Amino acid sequence: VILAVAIDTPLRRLFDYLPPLHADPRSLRPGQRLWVPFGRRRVIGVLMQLRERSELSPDKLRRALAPVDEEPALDATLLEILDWAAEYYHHPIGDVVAAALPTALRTGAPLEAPRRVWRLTEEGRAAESGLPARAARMRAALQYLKEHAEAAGPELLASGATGAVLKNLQQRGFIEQHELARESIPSVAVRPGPSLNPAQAAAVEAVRDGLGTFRSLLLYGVTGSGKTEVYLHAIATVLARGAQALVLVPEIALTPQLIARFGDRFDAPPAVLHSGLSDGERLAAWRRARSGEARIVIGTRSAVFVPLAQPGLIVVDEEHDASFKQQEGFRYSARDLAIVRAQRHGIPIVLGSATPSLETLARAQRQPETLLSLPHRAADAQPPRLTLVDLRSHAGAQGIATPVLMTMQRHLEAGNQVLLFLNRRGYAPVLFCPKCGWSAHCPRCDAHLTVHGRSQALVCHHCGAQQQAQQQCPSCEAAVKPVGQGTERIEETVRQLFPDAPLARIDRDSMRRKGELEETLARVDRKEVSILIGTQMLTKGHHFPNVTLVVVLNADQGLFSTDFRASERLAQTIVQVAGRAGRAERSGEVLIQTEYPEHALLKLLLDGGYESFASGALRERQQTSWPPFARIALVRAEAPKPIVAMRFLQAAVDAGHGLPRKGVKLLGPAPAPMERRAGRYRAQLLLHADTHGPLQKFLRSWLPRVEALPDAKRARWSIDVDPVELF
DNA sequence: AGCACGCCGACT
DNA sequence: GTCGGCGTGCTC
Repeated sequence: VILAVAIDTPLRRLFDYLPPLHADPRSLRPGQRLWVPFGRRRVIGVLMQLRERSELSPDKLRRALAPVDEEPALDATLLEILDWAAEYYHHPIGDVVAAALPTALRTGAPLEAPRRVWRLTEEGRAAESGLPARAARMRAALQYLKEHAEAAGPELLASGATGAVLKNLQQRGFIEQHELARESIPSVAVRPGPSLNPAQAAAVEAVRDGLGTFRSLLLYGVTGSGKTEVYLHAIATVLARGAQALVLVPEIALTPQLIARFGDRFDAPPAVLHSGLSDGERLAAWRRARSGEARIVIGTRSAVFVPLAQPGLIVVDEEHDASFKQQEGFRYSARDLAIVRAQRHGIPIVLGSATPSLETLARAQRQPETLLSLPHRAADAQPPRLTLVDLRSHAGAQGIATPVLMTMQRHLEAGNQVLLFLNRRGYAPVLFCPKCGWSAHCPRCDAHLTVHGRSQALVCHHCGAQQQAQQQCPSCEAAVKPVGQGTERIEETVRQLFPDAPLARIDRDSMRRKGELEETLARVDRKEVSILIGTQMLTKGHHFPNVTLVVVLNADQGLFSTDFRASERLAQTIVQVAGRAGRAERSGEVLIQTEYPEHALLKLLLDGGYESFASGALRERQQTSWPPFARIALVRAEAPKPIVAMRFLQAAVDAGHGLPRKGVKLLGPAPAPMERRAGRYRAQLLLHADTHGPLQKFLRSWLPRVEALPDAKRARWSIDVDPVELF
């Protein structure tokens, strides 16, 4: 029997091995971790298939060393999904499987949580003085236990202790061993929540009806309509049936508030998975999900791969959010894979959003029975009024039109809060010489440098390069000046115009420190702030009940972009930021500054809301044959020399001649919209087809040829199926 | 991706 | 005379 093993390497195939000498081959099962020799290394692979024979000549086969565990780490359904994902995204299977395993498990940590752990005793806690002067290892072991509370033997050994050290410490009475009780699956007590309105109740009912079978439901609820309450009620039913719920949320939305909300309702802590965890924390959460001990698993993108003992329901909150798409390496969409996963498990999935992606909306329109609408805000709150402010016909101060300033004044005098949204951090996007026209460019990118800190520093937002800002033009020595507005400059202007209004700025620069965001949001909630200025960061996860005025300072980035998704993103941002305003008794007002008040999509959004915008945008996509009315894939390439990436992609186009390509068009190659980035020259090739079948078929026969091109090794390249950013 | 082998410059 | 630069080749 031959073992086909997935190995963490960029090679697009499985590797065949002979079974380990000291294991019964019949006991081996797909999903199991295996130690295998690979080149001169020994690595952990995952057994994917047991085969009768190998296509490789027997003298090339090596023998697997040993299984790591007795049990498969990944269950059969998960393996199928990983297989499917590797095929669909045309990504090396080893890398895909690696995405489903916590780092610790890829380097040999035990699959199951340890049953016996070491802990400090009372004496151990105060042991420093009672140790020999040179007992560094003992000191380190005690320190480790102080920091981690408890640790299994192998963990302590890995951190530098030895068996003798542990024995010695035990004899001195400083540490002791504890048997952990077998994890029992707790039954979860559910505290009652607020009563549901009819739309919420109907949505919950629809989810409940579908439990136990696959159904993809769109929960389309305006901001403030109580989507989370629907999730909580549906999850309560899932838990009562003894199943688990997996909740996927965007990166920034995974806030302590959300976790607290689940904690308040359910008497069992959810397992939480996000990028900020240490390897140990991640492993612990993963194990709790796999064992079934965690009844609710909340996580960002990569949590879509976490094993579940008894899957019952998947929720994808804010399903339109771009952070569900991985933008490098294995470029999967967690939202799309979540749907595939629900299908394979035979369970329902709820996609929730106030501004659904056009893909999801189109699918729901084809199957109206899967659309669950929450059309009203809770407690009869009025939806905010949206008004355009024409920047061409109003004077203003530094990017804020006079009527906007007056409206701000009015809201502040009434004791309410005002939110200014600008999707551009820094002081000004350009440093410009008014005399000769020079402007500051990044030496390694085709981009302007952004002025930061009044005008102290120039920062490239694309490669991170920083330099001191010039005071004088390097070519004509005239005084240079910052042009345009970023959040820092808006802050400065607003401080001058409203000196008495306490103000907070929320963007990546001002919220560097851990916990700073939470502190600031709490200050806003306590009404210690009356003007809030911020970027994207403000539009996710948090609500501001005392904000009655939202100003979108610049709606125009995105109206005329080359990216066909730009207007969709703009509409989503506007609706999401507008949704922060006005709750319950206060109705909100939203002002949108633009130089293009006649723009068709803006008008649709203003007149008929997101729904009208979406039907207009969908019509446009249909006419121009873009997704969801077509399928696309993007091959990106970059290299230090400008010709290499283009030459590689041209060779790739040539390699496609003569292949079956029913309806598949290759558009390009073309230089990327920003050709040079971080000193590398980038180019791209767009593949377009009406449906995904022919596109997938073409990619399958074409990519092996592309891989074999000589230039494939000289350029760094990748394939992105269903790309969301077109550059 | 690792990790090795393999030929040409500045140094113990 | 060696250490080490990264080109290119391979991994069941």
